[in-house]
Amino acid sequence: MSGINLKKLSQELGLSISSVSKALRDSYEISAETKKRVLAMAEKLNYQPNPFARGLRKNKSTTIAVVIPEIANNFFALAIDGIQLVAQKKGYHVLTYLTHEDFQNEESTIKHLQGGRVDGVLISLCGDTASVKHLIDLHQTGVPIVFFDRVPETMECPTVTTDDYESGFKATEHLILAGCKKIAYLCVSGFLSTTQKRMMGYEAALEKYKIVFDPKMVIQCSNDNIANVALLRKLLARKNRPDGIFASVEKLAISTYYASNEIKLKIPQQLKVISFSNLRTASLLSPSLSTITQPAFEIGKESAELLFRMIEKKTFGNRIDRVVLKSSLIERNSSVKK
Amino acid sequence: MSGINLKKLSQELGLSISSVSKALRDSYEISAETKKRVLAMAEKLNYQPNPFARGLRKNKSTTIAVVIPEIANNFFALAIDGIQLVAQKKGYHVLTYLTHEDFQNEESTIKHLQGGRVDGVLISLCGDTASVKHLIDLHQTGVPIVFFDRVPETMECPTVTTDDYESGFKATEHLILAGCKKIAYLCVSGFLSTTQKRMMGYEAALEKYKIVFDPKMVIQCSNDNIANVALLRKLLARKNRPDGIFASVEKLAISTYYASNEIKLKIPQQLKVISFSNLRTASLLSPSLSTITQPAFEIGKESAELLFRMIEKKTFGNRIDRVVLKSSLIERNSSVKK
DNA sequence: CTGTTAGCGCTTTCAT
DNA sequence: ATGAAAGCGCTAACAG
Repeated sequence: MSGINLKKLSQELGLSISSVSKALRDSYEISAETKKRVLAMAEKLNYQPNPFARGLRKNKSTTIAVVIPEIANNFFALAIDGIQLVAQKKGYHVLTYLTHEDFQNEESTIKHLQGGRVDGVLISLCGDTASVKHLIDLHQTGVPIVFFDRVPETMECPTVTTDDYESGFKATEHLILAGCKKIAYLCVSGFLSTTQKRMMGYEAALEKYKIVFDPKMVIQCSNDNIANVALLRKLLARKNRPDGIFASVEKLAISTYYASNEIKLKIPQQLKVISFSNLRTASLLSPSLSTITQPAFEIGKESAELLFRMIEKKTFGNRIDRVVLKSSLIERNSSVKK
Repeated sequence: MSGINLKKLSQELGLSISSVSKALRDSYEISAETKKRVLAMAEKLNYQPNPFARGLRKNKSTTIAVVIPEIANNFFALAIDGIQLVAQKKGYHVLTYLTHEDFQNEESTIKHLQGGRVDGVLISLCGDTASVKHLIDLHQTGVPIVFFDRVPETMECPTVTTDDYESGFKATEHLILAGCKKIAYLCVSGFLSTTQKRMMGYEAALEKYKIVFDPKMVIQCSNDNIANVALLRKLLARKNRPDGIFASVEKLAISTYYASNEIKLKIPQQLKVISFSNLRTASLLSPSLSTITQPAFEIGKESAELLFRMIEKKTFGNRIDRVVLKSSLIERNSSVKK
């Protein structure tokens, strides 16, 4: 591409290709004098090594892949930010793939990674990932994998998550202490590890405060926002409607906001809401929304650091690291607090 | 890496390497029978071609780079979404790089792209990019470049932008019609094409309504949010304070919101605000904020399509395409509207 | 229709 | 301290 390669460089310098290569890699076999000349010429001609040739030869890509369900979502955007920071420091390149919560996409993406395109993979599973066979296959070809946030239950791989159980508990308790008696739990996918753990925390909090768990208060939503709003409108319009909402993802809180608006239900007077959210602009959200905020940037950073440790030590996830970070509850409105 | 390559495949099948290669690429030279056998075996052994070998041989990476200032920002996240959509459809991989509004970063990133790692580059310049020499160098090595949103003035390359002048005009007019007499324009970097064009629209609107342009009402902010809030607090506390704010980027509207809050200035009663914003959750923003929303997803899509057209036709941006999309003004509060 | 061969640009022994 | 040569896995010209 660039047209300027080792061959041209060496011709220009009157040296052999291998000497130039060694000089550029600061080999002890090359005299200081020659090194200086080579470096100067490389700089002058703006030489950049061909990454494909190097990758082929060294069987190394200096590239990692990040596979996430979506990007127009502050959590994942911040996580990528953390990942990029670490990758850049290590001199690695980052390939980004979006699955759009579609298992087929996830599967084919992972398959394409099999040829040695990347030295490691960071992934957060999509909502309907039922099997992890594709990931096991990839892993067996020797590619280290770190899961973050949405992790599989059935694979012995390093993971970086937050305290989903605890924060589910705290969120629910927060609503109970604010006076709620009937708290609905909104989730998108029953498969997700996060969904499940948050729900366990929800159930535990109900139990602690002697509130009977009602399966009808667990609302399984979809990725279709319009359908979700309709579903929630029905939920909130019924006689025995909830007085508290715990949204396990941000967009469900937003759909709740829309649905309440449509049927003139006042937040927080008639309905209290708490939600997972990583909007930097959370303070501009309807002030009645309290939020659970995950350390998204740190999750990205930790995951990437873990992955690079595996890449460098060539341990392909045999060692099971499980990093768990803490979320924080941010109260937006004192009237919600007891 | 994967361990399974053409050599192994061909041994398994009792064929030559090149026949297997041709069969996999559906060459007319290979019998249907053989093709079927090869395909079956490739499937069975989970063969994936080595991208580095192929890239080296064909001098093609099937990869593009996206270089953006930041990602935890809905505009760029949505743009990436659009880019990924197109890239995925074309079977391309996407390398993402963040400059964090730092010119040094941008420069070294572009330099690293010189070795043939990518077949094309999509870039939105960082705030302090004064020179585009690094981009001209890259371009001259034959890598097509498309600029989106933040584009250089001095380079003959395809660009995809929005109607910054018009939307700057409309935003300002919106405030004027809402009764504002002293409108401040908030921007981050004077170098940016977007900043400049929006400001030209701002000035034109003032002129149309016979409001004298006051240079002191152009507030140059930084990337430091805390410093910005302090700066705005001072602006809003002074006697001759503005009664309208036009924020050329979302985060400055947020800083305005904080600053007003601190000095108990009521929005929109005492201060009307309009801002560029691409938050999906904009309706949850303080309802007094009207916004100008760019078609971020479409910008990404258009840019990528333009780039792929160049890659496929091997025109390296000699042809000058300038796509301009339309932003939309979304009024959040009728009290702001006249 | 199938096989042989050269070579993409680089690193890495092994000679000199 | 420098150079010659092999080879990473693949494709494409050329032979058969």
